Amino acid sequence: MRPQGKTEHEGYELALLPGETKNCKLRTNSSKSSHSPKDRHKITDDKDPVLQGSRAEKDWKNKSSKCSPDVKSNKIHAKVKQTDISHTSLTALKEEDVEEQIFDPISGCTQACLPAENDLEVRKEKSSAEKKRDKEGTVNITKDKTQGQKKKRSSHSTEHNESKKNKKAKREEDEDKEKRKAKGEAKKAEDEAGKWKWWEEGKHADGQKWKSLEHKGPLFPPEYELLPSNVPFLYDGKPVQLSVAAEEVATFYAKMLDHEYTTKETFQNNFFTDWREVMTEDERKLIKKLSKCDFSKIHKYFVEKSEEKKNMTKEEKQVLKEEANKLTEEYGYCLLDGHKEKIGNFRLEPPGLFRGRGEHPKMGKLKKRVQPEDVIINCSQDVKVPEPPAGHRWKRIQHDNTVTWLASWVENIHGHIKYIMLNPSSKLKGEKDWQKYETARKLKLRVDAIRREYRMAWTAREMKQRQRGVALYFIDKLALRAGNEKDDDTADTVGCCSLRVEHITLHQHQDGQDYVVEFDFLGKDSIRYYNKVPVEKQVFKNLKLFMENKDPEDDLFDRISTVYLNKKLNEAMPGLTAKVFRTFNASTTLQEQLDKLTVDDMTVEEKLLAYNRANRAVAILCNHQRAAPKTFEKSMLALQEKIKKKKEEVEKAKKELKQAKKDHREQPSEKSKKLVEKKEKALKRLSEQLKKLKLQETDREENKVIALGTSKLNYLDPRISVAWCKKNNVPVEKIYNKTHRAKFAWAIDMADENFQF
DNA sequence: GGTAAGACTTGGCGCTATTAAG
DNA sequence: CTTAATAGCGCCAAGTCTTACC
Repeated sequence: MRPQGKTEHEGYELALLPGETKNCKLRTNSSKSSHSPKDRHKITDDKDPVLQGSRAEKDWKNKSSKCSPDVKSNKIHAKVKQTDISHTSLTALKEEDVEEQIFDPISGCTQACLPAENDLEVRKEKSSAEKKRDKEGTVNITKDKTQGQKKKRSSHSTEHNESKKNKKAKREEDEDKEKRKAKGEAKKAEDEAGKWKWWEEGKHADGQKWKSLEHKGPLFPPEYELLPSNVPFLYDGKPVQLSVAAEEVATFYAKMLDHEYTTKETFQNNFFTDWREVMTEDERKLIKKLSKCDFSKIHKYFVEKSEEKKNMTKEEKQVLKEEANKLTEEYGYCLLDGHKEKIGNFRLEPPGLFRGRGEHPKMGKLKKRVQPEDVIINCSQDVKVPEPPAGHRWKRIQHDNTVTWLASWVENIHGHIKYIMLNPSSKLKGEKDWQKYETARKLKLRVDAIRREYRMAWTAREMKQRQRGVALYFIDKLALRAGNEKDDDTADTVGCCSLRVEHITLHQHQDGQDYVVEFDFLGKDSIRYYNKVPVEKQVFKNLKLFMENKDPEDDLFDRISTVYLNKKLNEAMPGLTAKVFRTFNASTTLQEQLDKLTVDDMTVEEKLLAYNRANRAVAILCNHQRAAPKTFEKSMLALQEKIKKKKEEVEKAKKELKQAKKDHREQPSEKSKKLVEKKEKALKRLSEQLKKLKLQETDREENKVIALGTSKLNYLDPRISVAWCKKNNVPVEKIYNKTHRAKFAWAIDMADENFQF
């Protein structure tokens, strides 16, 4: 969890001070009540300075048509040609540039990314074969003909390759090494054979996500195990035997005693209220105050239990592992259109206490155990329906192939639906991911025109248009999230459209820059966004206007919503929504930075640092922060110590070299010459080691509060990375681990070194 | 048009397995 | 070999966006 923590974390540079609540206060009723700023401003439309053509308005009309140079933002945007500004509206744009690339309704992507003509034929054949198979009857998990044949074929060719390689290897390598290598490669080939290149096939007809779907249903968490009788719960100092239900909930709290949030009032109140609800009448009568409850014995019991588990022998651990593997094998996969696919989260969420992030009003509430009677199963009609646990039945069984989930249930905290879905390595997820990047690439072709358009909107007559223009500018330039309206019973966080007046401060001049906007708000997951950005004069003026006559807790963009924004974006380019800008800007930044930072003669390590830096630029843009690792200071100190030592060694080597040179000059001989060479080599080696360590230090320091994972996994077109690897002879394993490689298998397979985002 | 429900993506954290260091 | 650091991975919360409904 992020301790309320996160904002108070000492290693967290952007942290708010405990008393500093200006921008993260809980939403008050007034700001969400019927006197919402939106209504208020609708009434005052007649006073709208924009509509009245105020003095300010005239000022702006006279502004020079040249935009101020885009002052150092953390990314470089393509320069927008101001001279091109015409009265193009978003709708006009749509008609104007008739798709540069043709959108393929079947694959959901543009022609440019589709397989070549003859591949299309293959795709058709395959899909008709599939149809045939589906007609033939039920797909059986254990006997899938097609897959069986596929496996056979590839393993045969693998054998062939292997024997060839072995012959060569035998000559060159000693036996032990050779054996190990062969084993490794055989395994690799085996993995390869199991992979299905779905990206070489066609897609289903519109809206259909699958034709057949078979699975075993979700895996339920283990039943509650009673506490041993010698582990008491104490109320007012006296042991009390709780009912099973009450005891279970008590253990949830007891397990968390170490966490700081159990000291929070909201958490305690929510817990206590929900706990009392599961108590028996008698228990409720007795247990009236949380402060009188003593869970320490229970807590101790669980600590000891986990200690015990840690101290198990290797064999015992092995047995446990195998049992877990068996469950994964049984429940972790499904059969989708005849292909075995990994499920993402086949385990139902166990009961416990809800811990939202940030200042969540519902923290501490009881998250109830999910019963089979709560679960809806989704599978195909012609297939064996998963068995509910003995003595139970499912809530419902449905056969809806327009959705991708296998099971769903309603979670009791917010009443939201939760799903069991496939792993990112699956076709269903992969295809969607691919499509996402294709949409972003399409935006690349349109972005100049779209930028021209939203700049035009800055001087529009209508307030709504101006707000749209500025909001879009933030989304594009700063990679802000769209910012949907949120329920009141969640933490108070915002995105672009939900920004409030209190979240920004305007500075006409600051630190030698003009028109600086200071952002300070809590975004998704209550991560603080703090940034000072110079903006264009027109944007600054508009912001001033938007803030006029508003209270701090009023919406900055009171005339627009994410729905409106996305509607407009969709008109400008099919498939375009606010979040596409994040993908587009992230991927564009990566490609630019990689080009800029990578030099041919770099070592692999240097190239990797360059890659990390490019990745980091993106993470900073997207504000992907993390708490500094707990051991950061310590490990940094250790590294610095190492560097110091290495420096000393380098100094010593330098001196020795000097001495050797001097000796050589004074008494030249073959031996002294050799010595000089030797010392030179030693110095070079040490210097390189020092450089490497310093690189490591920089990398780590720069990464202290930046999380690279999210952008790597969700925002960077993997084909950029794959192309970079191929071009620079960096093994793809260096940047993508096994999970990444499984998710991005499509990209690794299809991108060559020439891929351009 | 506005809202709620539904479906799917994005996100940081912390546990666990693996690797490196001692 | 043990211990410490790091990477990998699962978890599940919290977003975005679409669809359904009034």
